[in-house]
Amino acid sequence: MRLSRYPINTMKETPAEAEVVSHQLMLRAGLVRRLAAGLYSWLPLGLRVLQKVERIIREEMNRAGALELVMPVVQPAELWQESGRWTEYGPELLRIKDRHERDFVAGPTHEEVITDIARRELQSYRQLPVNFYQIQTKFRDEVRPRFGVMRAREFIMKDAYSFHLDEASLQSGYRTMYDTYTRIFTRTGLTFRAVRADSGAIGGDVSQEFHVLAASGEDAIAFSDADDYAANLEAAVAAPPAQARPAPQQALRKVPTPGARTIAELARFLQVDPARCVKTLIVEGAEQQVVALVLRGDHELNAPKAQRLEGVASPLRMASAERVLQATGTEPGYVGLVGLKCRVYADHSALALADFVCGANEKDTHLTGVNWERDVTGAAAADLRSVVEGDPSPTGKGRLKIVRGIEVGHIFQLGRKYSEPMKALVLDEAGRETALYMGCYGIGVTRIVAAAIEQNHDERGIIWPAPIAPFQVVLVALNLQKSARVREVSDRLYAELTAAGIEVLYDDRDARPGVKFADAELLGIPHRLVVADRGLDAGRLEYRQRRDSASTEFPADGALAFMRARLGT
RNA sequence: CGGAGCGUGGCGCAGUCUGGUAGCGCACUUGCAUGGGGUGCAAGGGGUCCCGAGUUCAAAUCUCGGCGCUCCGACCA
Repeated sequence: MRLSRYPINTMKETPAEAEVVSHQLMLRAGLVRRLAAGLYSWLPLGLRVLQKVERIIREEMNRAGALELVMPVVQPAELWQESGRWTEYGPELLRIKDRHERDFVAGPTHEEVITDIARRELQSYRQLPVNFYQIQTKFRDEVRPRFGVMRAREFIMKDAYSFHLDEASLQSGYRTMYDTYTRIFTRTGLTFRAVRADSGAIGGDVSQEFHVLAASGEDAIAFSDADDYAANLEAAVAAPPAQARPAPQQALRKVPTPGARTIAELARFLQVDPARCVKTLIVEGAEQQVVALVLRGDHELNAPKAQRLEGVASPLRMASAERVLQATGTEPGYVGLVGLKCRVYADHSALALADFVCGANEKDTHLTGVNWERDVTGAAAADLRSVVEGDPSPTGKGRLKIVRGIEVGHIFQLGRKYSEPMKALVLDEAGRETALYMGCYGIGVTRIVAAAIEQNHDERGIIWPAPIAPFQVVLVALNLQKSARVREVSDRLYAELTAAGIEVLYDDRDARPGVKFADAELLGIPHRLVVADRGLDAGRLEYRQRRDSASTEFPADGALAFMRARLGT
């Protein structure tokens, strides 16, 4: 591609709307343009990256035996009513009416449509297992779209759905997709990690996420330094402490603690370690009563874990100050365990404490020397907290480390969640009707592009991993307007490399060298060739990789062979 | 949905408090010079100052209403 015929519009200044570096660079490099909140156009250069990613996905899905199809973006409401999600999905589901006032949705996902296809097309166990996928636009009416294409309302997703006769087949299909995803993300050249997304079924691979590791990631993931345990922080299991609880030493004592509402204030006031304090959080219960959740002072409540507990409202809601007063007789900040009437869940590590500090259910007052059994009874043990760096791995091997990631893939075993209400049945070997088992597997295609930039950039711009770079080589011709020799050599080189199947972005603009170098680096093309009189005098060209800080020279004659060697083709 | 902020050529901003000819930098066009790291000089083109109503001799500026966008939080994946 000749840059003189390619209307790129690079920007020196960062548009004010862009907060994260991938969004800034995508705008500055002219990959995307915003049309409205969460809606982006992909300009030619950005589309090339997107298509590289899609190609890798397609090749690996096909290799795994999945079958590509395309389903409509606009879907009839009836299907969503049938699955129950017309009412369950909430305002993220964009509902639209056609000219006859009939209800439709702009598809945020396609379980309903694919299940409808499955129940029509699949009649026999002989047709199973089967996996259908598509690469297609989704619409989710996000409350707050942000970070450019990272959390857009309209985005491209690869979604796949597998159908099986039984659970064993589902698990095997799920493992195949796990392996396929691993190959896909490996091939994109990104550093990633597969993590457990759900701890509900112990040891079961019911749902896993694939994260591109980047400091700016929205998710925290925990992994063991000694084995392959890795989980989203939301789902990471905090192992109960190994040591038994020490015997009580101190007597229960009430102490005045004026103004000490937070654990930090309390610890400072009493000169005790926050890890020897206990915090009692009052949350709304599933019915009328509130529920108390007890954590060690230095630990954080994990909402997904808490809202799974019996009797706790889901989604989790903290009780209002009035409700706290009503239930405990005091205000938040002084709530404690002794004499507490409501249902109590205590985190394992809080339960392991002896002689600890907690609120006295009385303003400006706490208790010290509190002990389980002796002073407090009836607390149920639970895993309530988020793990922290250095916690023992729940597998028993190693300690947990925490890094940040961007979720780019998610695989689920759905079981019969859709097939039963939507009556997707086949006949088994014995001629009996049986509901299909189903798995679903998503990849955020547009998000991968942003994640790639988050993970690979420097102060000059993008540094594309080679497999998804829009072009392999940028050919920078210096002063070609004046130098017939430079123009001739560059034109010839461009033609030669292009004919050899190499994707070359040829900067043949009448621009100063500095402009061309700066743009080449902003655009992040992995390999750069420079043609200039200075080198040609010695019969040489110049080569440099995007990550390198210095160039090397090589004989101009052998350019094609030289580049082939660099590209490994 | 709660809180905060911002809407002025394509982009980044000043001007608004204190009403009086719509500006600067980048980008764009043309010319000359320059030609290895966003070059210099000169001449240009391009703006319903988000929209509507009001106040006023006069509104980018003041008042009211609306719309859009961004950030933080909540929510969601």
